Amino acid sequence: MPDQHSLEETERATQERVGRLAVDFPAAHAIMSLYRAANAARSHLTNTVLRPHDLTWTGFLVMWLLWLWRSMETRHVAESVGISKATLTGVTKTLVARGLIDRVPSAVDRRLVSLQLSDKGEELMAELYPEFNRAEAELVAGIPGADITTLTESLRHIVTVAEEHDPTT
Amino acid sequence: MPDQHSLEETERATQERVGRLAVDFPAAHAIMSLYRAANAARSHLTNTVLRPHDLTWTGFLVMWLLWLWRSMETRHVAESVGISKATLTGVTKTLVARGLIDRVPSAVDRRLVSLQLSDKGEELMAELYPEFNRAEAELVAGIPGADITTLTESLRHIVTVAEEHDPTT
DNA sequence: GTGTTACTGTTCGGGCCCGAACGATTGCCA
DNA sequence: TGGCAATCGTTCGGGCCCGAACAGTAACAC
Repeated sequence: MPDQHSLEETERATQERVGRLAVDFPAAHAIMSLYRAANAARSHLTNTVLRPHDLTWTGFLVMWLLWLWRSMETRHVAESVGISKATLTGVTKTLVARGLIDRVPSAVDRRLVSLQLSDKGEELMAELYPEFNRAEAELVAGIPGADITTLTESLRHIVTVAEEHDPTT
Repeated sequence: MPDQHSLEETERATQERVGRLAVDFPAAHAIMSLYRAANAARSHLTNTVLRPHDLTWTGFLVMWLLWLWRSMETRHVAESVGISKATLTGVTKTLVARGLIDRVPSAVDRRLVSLQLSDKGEELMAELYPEFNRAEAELVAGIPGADITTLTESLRHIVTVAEEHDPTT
């Protein structure tokens, strides 16, 4: 129940506010829906799958990457997850403290640090991922297969545009 | 630049990890793309449009709601923005301190508090929204119109499923 | 009237999140 | 070989974010 107001009411109110200015409503609805959907999906997956194991969304994403690729340098982890290196430092600290991952300093370049799952972390992911994927599937069940493909392509396009226009890149 | 690895490599690594178990790859890609796209869009809009005005994403969403509907009770604001009441308390405090919004206690029910924009807040939104909408439009430019509609519908569907399955609702 | 129950917004503790500044390390090149 | 720019991960300060616990208020049964 995100809104008390219908789309039509929102559009009318918006148009009233901006006066004669043109408003791109499809774009506005798409971006707002995007943000709401991501939040709802994250909350749902966190509450139903992750919280029972006392795992954070971001913590899970980090572990998922390490599970797939066995070992990754921290800067690549941060970029893949979509968080800053500063944030990853904190998340890493939490996961290391729980004994789920290990930090492995590079022997050849002393600036670099790699991360990898501990045995305990491996076990947790092997148990958790199938459950997580089932919950993901539930979220998109009901959407026609072709639309899921279109959805994913559109989302990737947005990522591309947002990141190439970003001055920090 | 999100990934060092291609989709195909990721699927192969995932399949190797889960063994003979079935994995819903389209669902996994959709959910991950959803989260990345939302983050990228939020970061982009924050950095290009909001930051110059020293506004937070969440703070902007709150002000946008109040701009449209003139006045809203806090619980409805929190629900519409998709944050908890606890979070809204902090965001409200920040915006009030900057003189952008006002708190208006209800006369009939002393538990309720409404929010509304100050004159300063009205001016800021009138200036900011057209700029914000332009940036939104840029993000979805390049996606065919029909696909934008499909995108928005799919996203709303995900919101519905996620929130109805949520025990907190 | 008076429990009792439900609902409001707030506070608290802890984790995530970022940009900016920083010390350490490396590579390049003059 | 020595200086210098680039890159690494960390730290710092401040804001967002949530669930749980809470005090205040309202509604309702009895």
